[in-house]
Amino acid sequence: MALWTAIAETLRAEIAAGLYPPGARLPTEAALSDRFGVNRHTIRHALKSLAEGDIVHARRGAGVFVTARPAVYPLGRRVRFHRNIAADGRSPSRRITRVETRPASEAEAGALRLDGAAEVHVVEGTSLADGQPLAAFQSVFPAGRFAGLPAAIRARGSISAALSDCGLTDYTRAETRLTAQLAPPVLALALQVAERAAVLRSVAVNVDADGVPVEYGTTWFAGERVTLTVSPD
Amino acid sequence: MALWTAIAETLRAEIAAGLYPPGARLPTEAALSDRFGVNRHTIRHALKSLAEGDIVHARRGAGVFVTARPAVYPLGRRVRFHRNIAADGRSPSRRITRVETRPASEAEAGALRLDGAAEVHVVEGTSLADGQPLAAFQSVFPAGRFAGLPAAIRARGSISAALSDCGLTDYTRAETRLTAQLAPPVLALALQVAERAAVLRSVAVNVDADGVPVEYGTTWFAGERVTLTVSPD
DNA sequence: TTTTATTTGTCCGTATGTATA
DNA sequence: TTATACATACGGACAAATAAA
Repeated sequence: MALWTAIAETLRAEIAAGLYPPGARLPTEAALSDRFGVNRHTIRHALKSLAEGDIVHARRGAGVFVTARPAVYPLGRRVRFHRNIAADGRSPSRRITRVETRPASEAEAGALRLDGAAEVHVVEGTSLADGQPLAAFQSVFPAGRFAGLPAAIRARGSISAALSDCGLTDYTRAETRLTAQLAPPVLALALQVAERAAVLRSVAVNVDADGVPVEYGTTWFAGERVTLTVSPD
Repeated sequence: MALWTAIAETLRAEIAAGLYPPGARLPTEAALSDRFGVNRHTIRHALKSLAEGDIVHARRGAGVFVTARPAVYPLGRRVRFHRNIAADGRSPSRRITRVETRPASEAEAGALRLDGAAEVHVVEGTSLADGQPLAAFQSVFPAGRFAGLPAAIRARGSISAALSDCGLTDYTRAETRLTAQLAPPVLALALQVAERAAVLRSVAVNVDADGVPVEYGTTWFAGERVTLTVSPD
């Protein structure tokens, strides 16, 4: 058994035992190499293996921190983030980081069945549970249909409330594509996970009651922090 | 930009360009460190980042090899592996590695709605496309209902054919749970990916036409080699 | 606001172990 | 059996980000 594996298992057990609770900072690499009597690189190897399992994540200049526990996330016809997280006994919140209007890309126009010159509203943000980022999202809406959406989002601070203001009361999920990928730096920052951590990318098209596409959304779920469940209604 | 990042990007581009086709062996670490004029550890760092994205995988004493291309995998009410892969223009096959009968675990009994003492047939194997493992699976069936299943599987070499022999002609997916996780060593071996590669674990319950659970199956998809699509029927 | 010490990230070099061909 | 190639471990140095003074 490799040294770094044994060290990683020891740390993993100590984290599981609650010696280092979620959010806590581990001892520095220097302190750990003293404790285990090994070179700092061996400690780094062990920590990296834990980071790949989303057990911990490192922040340069700050330290290595214990990551939070997983959450369940039902992926049905309707997505209700707040209800899902609250049902899990956690405190949900949403942070909208950007709202802008620009011409649709080819993929967006295709998914929303718009002609090439059409504009779209783009909304970006993160979804949190107990203050911990669970997912980052980017949603694209046809600007022609929802002219007042950006103002409504700024006023209401909620996407579903803003859509309701724009006359859209209900919408359902038409298709979802799921891929596992490694988090690019920007995403790792937004989700507060390690770089090269695994994320679950979900690309979905939502349609209104008449089957007309109203939203083209991409959500990146933070790796092992989330379990998606799929079940027919 | 870090040296190892630049080297990883260069290699990624060369692999994408077809300079190193799927299955091909990359130059040795020593050769690559000569070519890029860096230390071997820097090459190792770059290769490891590619291995984490399932672009390549290393085999000690043998070399570093390019992994196969991604596949699309629809996740509907019915799962038809052969049809899915064939629709992608690839050659599907299935390898059954183990068939055994044993008492049901608590989770299995719960999912299949059996009492504690009931026995189950367990079938394990891998699904391949063009000879490359795409997924590993473990399926659990109630032994009481499908008494002749193990013999039928051995005789027919196909699970769906064996189930048909046992009187089950159609079954649909009731619920699926999806998680991203890191591949344990045994799984990494079965899927022929690197250890600590990302895999998509799918746990599903299949029911017959009357809604009675008939199969409790877990499938591990090989990381980024697969895209799952979810759409309501 | 600026400086300074701390902490992680990257890179080089060397040596030895172990699986593979 | 031998040479090759990856895996592990140690040592040192500096860069970059962070946080506290």
